[in-house]
Amino acid sequence: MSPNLSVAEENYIKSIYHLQQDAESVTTNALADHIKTKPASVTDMLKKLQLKNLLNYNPYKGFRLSKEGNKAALNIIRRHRLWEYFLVNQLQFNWDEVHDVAEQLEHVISRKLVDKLDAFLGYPKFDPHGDPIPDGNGKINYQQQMPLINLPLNTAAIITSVQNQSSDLLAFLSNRDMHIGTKVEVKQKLNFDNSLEVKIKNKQSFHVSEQVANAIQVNPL
Amino acid sequence: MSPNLSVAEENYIKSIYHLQQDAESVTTNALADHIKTKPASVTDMLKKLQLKNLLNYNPYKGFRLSKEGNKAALNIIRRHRLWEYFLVNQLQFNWDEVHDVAEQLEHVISRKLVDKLDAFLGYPKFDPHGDPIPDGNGKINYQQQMPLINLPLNTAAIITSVQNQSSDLLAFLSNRDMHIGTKVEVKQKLNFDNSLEVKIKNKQSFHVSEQVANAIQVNPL
DNA sequence: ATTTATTTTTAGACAAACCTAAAAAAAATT
DNA sequence: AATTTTTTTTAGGTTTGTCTAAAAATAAAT
Repeated sequence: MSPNLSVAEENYIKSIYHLQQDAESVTTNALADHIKTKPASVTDMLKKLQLKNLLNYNPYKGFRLSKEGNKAALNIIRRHRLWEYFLVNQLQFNWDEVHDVAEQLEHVISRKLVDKLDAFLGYPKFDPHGDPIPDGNGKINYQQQMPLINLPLNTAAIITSVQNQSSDLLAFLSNRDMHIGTKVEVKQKLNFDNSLEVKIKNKQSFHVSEQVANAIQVNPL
Repeated sequence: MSPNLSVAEENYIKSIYHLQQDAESVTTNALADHIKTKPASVTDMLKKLQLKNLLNYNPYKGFRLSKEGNKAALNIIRRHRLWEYFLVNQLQFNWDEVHDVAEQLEHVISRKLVDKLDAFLGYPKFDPHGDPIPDGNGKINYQQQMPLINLPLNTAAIITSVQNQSSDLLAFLSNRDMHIGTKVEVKQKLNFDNSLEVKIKNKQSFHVSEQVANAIQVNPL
């Protein structure tokens, strides 16, 4: 059923999965960019994945993961997020330090390992960045959430996730005491650069750029 | 200082380390056998490791790890054994199930990960098979031990390690209640096949083949 | 001390995953 | 609708780590 995948193949599948979340179909250049390789290399790999029935590929038109490819992606994401949870909650890593290590750990292939890790961690539902962890059958529960930048003014909301793995950004958020679960409110929207004036708890309000406000996902109370 | 090593290179280094424990120098064929590859492939890799100053290589004569190669090996072994300890003591794997997974985990490269794992586990000194875990500086403390087959008759001894990762053998030992720390005594040596009659605790004595008796290491009380 | 057998190395190929440069297809512009 | 630009694919090369077959070196046996 599930064929053995190389690390390279897994990385392609994972990237395609993420890219196709916000688009009908994925393009060669977008994937090349995302995976930091050249378009020609992407084309090579697309053919390979197509041949393995992991991809629906229309030359020159774009591509999406097949049903089977999707399942494979969710498996990789499951491993990645469980390891991130382990690193933060057991090994005391900061949430801005875990991404690169989890990128390696996710390629360790053992169903038993993943299931036992899951049990050991107490079947967590979300990783340290607030992203949902797929279960052993590839079922994933997306949260209802919106980017902070779309939150109406003076409306209390809870930070549910951060859609950016940059350790600089994550450290910046920690520094401002913005974590998953933190209550926020937007006090002001500055139109010339789309930045926000944000307030949490009883602290003084502070400034947040458009990029950051796009990465922070919230759920209004 | 320490160059980045591929998984293949790490596997060669680890195998050479183990082979040179019981020999002056290692031969191409022995390594090819151990690593399940062909002698020609070994020769190729030897040249590469020599070039990276990890190996002292005399064509046609044999080879040993250099000082730097040894350090690299101990690092790999440290990672392998810490993960084995984690799998058994945290994730509840049996000692006969951990080898293959640890073979994958040992190639995850992050100094911080290894050190935090070590701390999380409480700086264990021995892995589940009784082998010593090198510290962060590559220092390793070998135990005083001898193969069970050399233990004099009717002399109580403690099992200190098992020098064989075969899951069949390990499951066999578990089944006979022979674990690290178990007290054993040899009741009889059968000369026609070098097998032993062994007794533990107040259980009935049982039979152990030459191969098994060679793998079990003990320390007389 | 030759000859024979074994071990090791060299030579040349192959697959995976990448690359650059050129060609082909699709999209955008005039 | 024809031309230009952009995107994508093809063609051919490189590196890593493997292989087989043949050659060279060493070891063993007569």
